[in-house]
Amino acid sequence: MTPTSSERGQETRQRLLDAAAQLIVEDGWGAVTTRRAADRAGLRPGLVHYHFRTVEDLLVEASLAAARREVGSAAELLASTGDPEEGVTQVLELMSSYSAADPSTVLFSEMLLASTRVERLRGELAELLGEWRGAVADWLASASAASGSAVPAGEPGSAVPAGEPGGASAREDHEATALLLGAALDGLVLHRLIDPSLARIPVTDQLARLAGASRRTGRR
Amino acid sequence: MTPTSSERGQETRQRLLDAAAQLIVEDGWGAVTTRRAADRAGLRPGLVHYHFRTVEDLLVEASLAAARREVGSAAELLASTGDPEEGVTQVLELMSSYSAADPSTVLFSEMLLASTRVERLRGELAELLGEWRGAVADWLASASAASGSAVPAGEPGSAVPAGEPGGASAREDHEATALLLGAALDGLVLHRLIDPSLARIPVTDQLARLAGASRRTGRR
DNA sequence: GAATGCATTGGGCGTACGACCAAAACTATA
DNA sequence: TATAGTTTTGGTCGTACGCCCAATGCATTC
Repeated sequence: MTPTSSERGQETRQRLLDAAAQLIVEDGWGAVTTRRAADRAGLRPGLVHYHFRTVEDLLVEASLAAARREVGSAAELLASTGDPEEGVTQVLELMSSYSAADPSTVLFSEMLLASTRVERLRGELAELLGEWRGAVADWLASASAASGSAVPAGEPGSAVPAGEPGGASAREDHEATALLLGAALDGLVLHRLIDPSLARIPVTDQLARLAGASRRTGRR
Repeated sequence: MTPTSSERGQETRQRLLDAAAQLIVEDGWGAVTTRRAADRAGLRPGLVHYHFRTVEDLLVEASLAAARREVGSAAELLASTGDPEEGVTQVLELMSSYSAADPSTVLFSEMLLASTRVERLRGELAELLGEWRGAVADWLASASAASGSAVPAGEPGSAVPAGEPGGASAREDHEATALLLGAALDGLVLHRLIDPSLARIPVTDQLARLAGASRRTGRR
């Protein structure tokens, strides 16, 4: 089957995106150039500015696509673990196993920093992170509900009791927990990038303390 | 030693370091050049390579100096809070207040990523982070000892995975907690950099949970 | 007052960059 | 087959880069 003209164009475009993603991981966001991206993709430099307006556009598109892929599969996995007791350990194991050797992990870290200087990327990434937090918060809510908690857990999306006298609502707690959980995971990757020996320190217990504690939110 | 001449030289050198630190925060690690650093410092470009072997040397030295300053004062503050009950909230408040508007915070984030590609920086930063973790672990130990309710891993409650034979020591738990605490804080800064509205989500309770201070810590 | 040592200047080298473009090659349609 | 549209080529701008170095200040020491 002979690929049509526009099909080849799409594939060329995709190869540029893949090459850009690779180079971001290997050399850093700021070190990716049109010529290097084209070279990695096995294409001529002029092609970059045919398919993308600027180099920044190429980088933003490449990294966002990868991030969306990652968040999508993570949320999917989260939703698929119905049993909370099993799910907690399983998911936390997965989370704590994020490795510096994992390209998509490194790419995500690069994105995080680059987004502080690229407004469009910042906005889109903020939205993406919001989605992830929402999924995690839902997961926390369903987990705490299924475990027979004393704390009334809100249904995902449904209205939540406005507030308790001395503290936050369960939903608010779950949101904050999800935020800190995400931050901890991203930070953990970064620290392990710097000191690979840290991978030998197990943190599943501490992650569980952070996540599972929503079951005993009230005074003990 | 020649007083005047060498003194001016040292000041010039310092001005280059300061300029480099500023530019790293403003434009990113990879965007700092000899000419821009010299320009910011109000000096001639040639001076950069008089005082520093390469641009990378300048960046590494500038960022490491700032990081050492930061870690030093943080550890100092940690050690000065003897009372655990007061210390927990006080320190956690401080930690959760790290802001995207704080230059040294942004600089630290830039360092973290750059260190994945600059071996010397990576090594020194790993050592520095190790110091910080040690200080935090010590602080956790003294806090839990003073409060009477230690939080040894393997204790009841939380969802403990089947990994640990017999349970880890309290020290190991404190080390892991310190690691995750540091990672969470760095990650939190990054996430707030991307979505400033996250600063409105209080995470002090969750941080306290992570730190094992599940006692009646004051609500935020 | 000459010699010494460090700080600084200003210019120059080769290289790589982002961006751009006209023409060529190719495919799909008429 | 002719035509219209898209993809790819190969090259050229001007700019900025890291790094280098000979010459010049300038204060201290002999």
